[in-house]
Amino acid sequence: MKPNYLDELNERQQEAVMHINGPLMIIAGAGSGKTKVLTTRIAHLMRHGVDAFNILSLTFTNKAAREMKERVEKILGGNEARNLYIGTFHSVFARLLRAEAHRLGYPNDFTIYDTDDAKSVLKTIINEQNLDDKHYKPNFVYNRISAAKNSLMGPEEYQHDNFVQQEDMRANRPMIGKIYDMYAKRCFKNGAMDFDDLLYKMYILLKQFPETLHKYQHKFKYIMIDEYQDTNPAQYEIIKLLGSVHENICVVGDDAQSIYSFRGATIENILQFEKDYDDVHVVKLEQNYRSTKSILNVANEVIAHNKGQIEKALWTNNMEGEKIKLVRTMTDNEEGKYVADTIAEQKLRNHYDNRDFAILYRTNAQSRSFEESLRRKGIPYRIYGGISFYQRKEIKDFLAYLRITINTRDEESLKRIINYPVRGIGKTTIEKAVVISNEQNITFWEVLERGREFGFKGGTLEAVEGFVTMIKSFQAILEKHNAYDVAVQVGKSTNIVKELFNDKTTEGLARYENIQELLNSIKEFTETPTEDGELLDKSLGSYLQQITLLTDADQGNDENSDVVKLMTIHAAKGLEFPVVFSVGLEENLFPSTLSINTREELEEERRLFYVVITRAKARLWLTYASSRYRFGSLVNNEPSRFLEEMPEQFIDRSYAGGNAIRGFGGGGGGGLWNNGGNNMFDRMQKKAPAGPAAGSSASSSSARPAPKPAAPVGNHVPTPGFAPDDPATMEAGMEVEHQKFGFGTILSMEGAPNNRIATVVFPKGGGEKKIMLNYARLMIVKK
DNA sequence: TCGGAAATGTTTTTT
DNA sequence: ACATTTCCGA
Repeated sequence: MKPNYLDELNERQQEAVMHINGPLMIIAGAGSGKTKVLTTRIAHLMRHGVDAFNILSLTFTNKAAREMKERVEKILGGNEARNLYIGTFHSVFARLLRAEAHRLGYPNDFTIYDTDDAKSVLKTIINEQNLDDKHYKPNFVYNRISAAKNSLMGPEEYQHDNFVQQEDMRANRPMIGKIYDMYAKRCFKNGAMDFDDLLYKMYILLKQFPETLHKYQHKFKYIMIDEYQDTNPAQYEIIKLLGSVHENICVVGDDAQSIYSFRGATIENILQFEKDYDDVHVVKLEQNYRSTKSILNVANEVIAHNKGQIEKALWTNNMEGEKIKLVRTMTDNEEGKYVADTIAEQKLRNHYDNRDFAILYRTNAQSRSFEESLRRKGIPYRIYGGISFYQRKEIKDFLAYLRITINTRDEESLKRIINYPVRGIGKTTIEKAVVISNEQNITFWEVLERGREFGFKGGTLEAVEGFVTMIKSFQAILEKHNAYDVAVQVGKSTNIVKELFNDKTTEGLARYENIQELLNSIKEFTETPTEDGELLDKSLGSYLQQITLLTDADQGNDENSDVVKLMTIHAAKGLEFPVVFSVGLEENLFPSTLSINTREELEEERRLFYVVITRAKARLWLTYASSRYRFGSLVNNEPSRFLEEMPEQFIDRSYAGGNAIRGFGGGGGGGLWNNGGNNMFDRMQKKAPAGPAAGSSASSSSARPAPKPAAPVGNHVPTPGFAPDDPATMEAGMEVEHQKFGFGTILSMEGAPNNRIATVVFPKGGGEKKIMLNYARLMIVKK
């Protein structure tokens, strides 16, 4: 008898699920039920006697891991699922390293440096070496080092690799190898690993300690890897090591969705898999359950423009559905407004909830115009990605205290907080301590500890000793208290909480709230039973271990809240939405200017386009703007070349003013200023722009003389903190403020609920005016 | 040694 | 446009 969980699967899917032993490769097209197959397969393994403790399942995002865990639990019932090892590469390896780091000479409570920490260390080193940080940009150097680690190349090898050295010589940056070496040593001294180290050191560990390798080879008898097309060489080698005994490796991937080569991922891994093992069983999932025929046809046609793919034909039984809507607007702001308006309209017309919509873009910077327009229309939304909560300054400062409490070697954190809040340990003192630390080859912390010995005097000595005593007092309670208790103590002793509380500025208030939110999240951590099997550890060390690996998308697990979602296409991989707006489809933006120089780069951009199309279940809008602000000046862009690659019969251009493609950009361009006029005017008043910052577009026009504002407007200066209120809340009789017309009183209201019109009298702003509340910004002054 | 003004850089994409 | 860094005067 077949277990009933198989009933919901098609034949191919069943085939994949029921393959238990030996290497398995699943080529899973977009929307083909990949996650379902993976989760069912885990359940199936367990039904066939595989112990949960022996299963390792790796994903790329925390979200994917969480979802997988939940779905397995649902199928299995009970709580066996909590013994599974399911997580991202980084989080699983961090956990393993936490148990084994001492073998590599790291403290087991090593600190994890995020990208900002790492760049900051690099910058310090570059300056110490008297190198020009304009030439040796920390960002550039970081990427270089990251690429090296992802291909398992250590500092020694880097400096002796001919090819790499030639590359650096050609780029006129011969010192990168040296910087890499110093960086690695500094991180080691600090007891810290960066993101790439979590992979690289894991590999080193397995390679250098055969008994450790052996241990994990026998622990993880069954290994599954999601998004295999996005693995890099380091991940690939680790998997190969771990899986080499039992060879029960199941990889799932789709070469058409490989979008992380910038992070060292290589499609080769998926092609290589069949060669690495004998008797690889290959299953192709080609039926798409997600999208309409229209959407899928467009996607298939687009991806066909790439050459060299694993052969597969994605098809669907779903209905044909609506055509894909192609929309052009004049500016990025209009694009934002169009999308917000359309969401409002679709909610009414097709009874969608907010949660059914996603706005997906190429770069995080594009979110602004959508935020604004959604806010103006009173549509709740949430932005995923961008500046993470944990990257905010006040959060990093607070976390630095926690980190230094756990790991005093962490110089990066120490420098952050040694004089925050101000305690009279200035630059001079810090520099002196750095010098001593280098001379004596001891840690920065140790210099502080032995301050008297090293000749600190008077107020400085007092301050240093006070600081050391305080940190030690935190360490003293570590043993007996959980992460939250320690954090509260830190907040109190450092005075940070009180100080922020007393700061009554808007930013101060926000910072105070953020700290409170951080404390809440720590509390939540200590109170939620961890499902990570053996790790029921609520200590501060345990908390810090996971925190750095969380991204903004993992904050607030309000998966069910009814909001429109905004995120980059990268972040949307693996997700699906009833209605998708793929925005900013313009040359130089998507595809990005930086990715059109080689065929490989362009093809990756095209795969990205494929990914965004296939996120949509029912309806898909593609939008682009003729001109948008970039670096503060307006630039014109042509429609994305990808738009020309779509089959005409599934496209509806009627929204785009008829001839959407190639219909603008050349000629006079006078009309483009209608929207940007005032802004531009302001700029010119201050100072003429230095020059055409973005020389990309032929019709880039920053040199144009400032046009006069189209119509005279009131010279009202909005009150500080002006923020428009929701039109729905406005009533006759209220006093309101308009950004240009000043203060006024609402005389009457009219119009449909979603398109209300107010008649307002502005004593100083030209008398009585009719204001369409969806388009104007009014703030309620008095009800 | 500090705070505020001016100059300068930043934009792919993420764990 | 915005954030961060640098510069400058007190």
